[in-house]
Amino acid sequence: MKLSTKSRYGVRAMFDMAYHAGNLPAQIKDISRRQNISPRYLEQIFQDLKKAGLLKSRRGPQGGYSLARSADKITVKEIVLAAEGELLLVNCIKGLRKDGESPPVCEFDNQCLTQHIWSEGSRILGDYFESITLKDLCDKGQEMGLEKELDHRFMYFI
Amino acid sequence: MKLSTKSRYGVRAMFDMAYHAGNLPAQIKDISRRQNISPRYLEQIFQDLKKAGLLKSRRGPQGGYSLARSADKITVKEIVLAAEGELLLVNCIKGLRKDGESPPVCEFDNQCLTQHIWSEGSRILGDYFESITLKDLCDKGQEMGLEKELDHRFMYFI
DNA sequence: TTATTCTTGACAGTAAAAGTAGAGATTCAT
DNA sequence: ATGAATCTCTACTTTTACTGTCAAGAATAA
Repeated sequence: MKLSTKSRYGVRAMFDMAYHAGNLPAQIKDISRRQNISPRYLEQIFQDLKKAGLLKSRRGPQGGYSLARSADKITVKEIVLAAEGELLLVNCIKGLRKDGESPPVCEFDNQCLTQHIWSEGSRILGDYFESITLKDLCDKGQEMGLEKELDHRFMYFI
Repeated sequence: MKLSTKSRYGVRAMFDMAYHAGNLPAQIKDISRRQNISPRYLEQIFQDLKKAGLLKSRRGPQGGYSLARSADKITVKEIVLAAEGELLLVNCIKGLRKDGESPPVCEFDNQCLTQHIWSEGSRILGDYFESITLKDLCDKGQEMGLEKELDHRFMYFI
C-alpha cells in the first residue's frame, strides 16, 4: 500500500519547478541535484508527466521543462495519477475504468462486498490529493523559509 | 499503491467468518473454499490476524478459528493493519511510528513539504477503514441477498 | 555545425509479494 | 492409548513490480 517513488519524486520535482520557476525552462540536472533524484530516472518520470499534459518541454541548449499550467491549476492528484498510472487501492475494481480494459480481475463480480470499500477508499484518497495544488506547496515552502536557489544561468548578468 | 492480497483476503475471510458464524469455530478449509483463497496461504494470514488479537483458535477435531470480538467491534482498519503491517502510504514518515524504529528514511528531515501530504493521506484512509465494521459488511451481505452456507458439521443432526 | 538537452526503448538488479511445503503440536473421539 | 483432525511454525520457491541504468537518436540555440 505504498506509493511508488515515481509519485513521490514526481511531486517533489513538480514542486521544485514551481518553487524555482523563472523565465527559462527548468533542467533535469538542476532539479535532480536539488531534489537528490537520479537524473536518468527523473527523465523517465518527466516523460510520464509530459504525456499526462502536466509538463511542456523544449530541447536544445537553454531547453528544459516547464509547467503546462500555472501552479494553482495543478493538483497533487494529477501528478500521482500520471506517475502511478492509476489511483486505485486494488486491481479488482470494475466499472471505474474508462478504458474498457481487459476482463475483470475479480471472480466475485457483482457479489463482492469488499469491492465497494476499496473503491470508496481510493476515491477519498483521490479527493484529498485533488485538494492540494502546487501553489499550496509553494506557499508552505515560503512559510517554512525554504531556500530558493538562484538560477545559475542568470549569474553572468548580475 | 495497491493493497496486498493479504489485506484483501484477510477482510474477505473475516467477513466470511462473521457471516457464517455458528457455534463451532470456522475452519480454514471451509473459508478458503467459500472465498476461493489458497488454504495454505490463508493459514499464514490467519496467523497475522491472530497475533493482532483479532482471532482466537482451537486445534484438533472440530477446532478452527473464531472472532476474538463481536463483529461490530472489529473494523476493517484493524484487519488491514494486521495484514499489511502498517497503514502508511510512504516509508519516509518520521515521528508517526510508535516503535523507535530504525534511522529515518528521509534525507530531507524536517524540510520535507510532501511528507505532510502522505501522512495526512494515510490518516484519512485509516479513518475511513476504521468507520467500517464486520457487522456493517454482514448487514450489506444480507441486503444483497448473499447466500449463507449451512454448516456441514450440523448436517447429520437434521 | 556543434554542444546541449530532451526522447525513446531496452535492459538489469533487487526486493517484496504470493503461494507452496513439511514437520510438529494440540485436541477430540473412540 | 491411539489416531485422525486441525492449527502452528519455519523455510523455501516463484513471480512480479519497483527502481534504477544505459545507449543511441532527434531537436534546438548559438
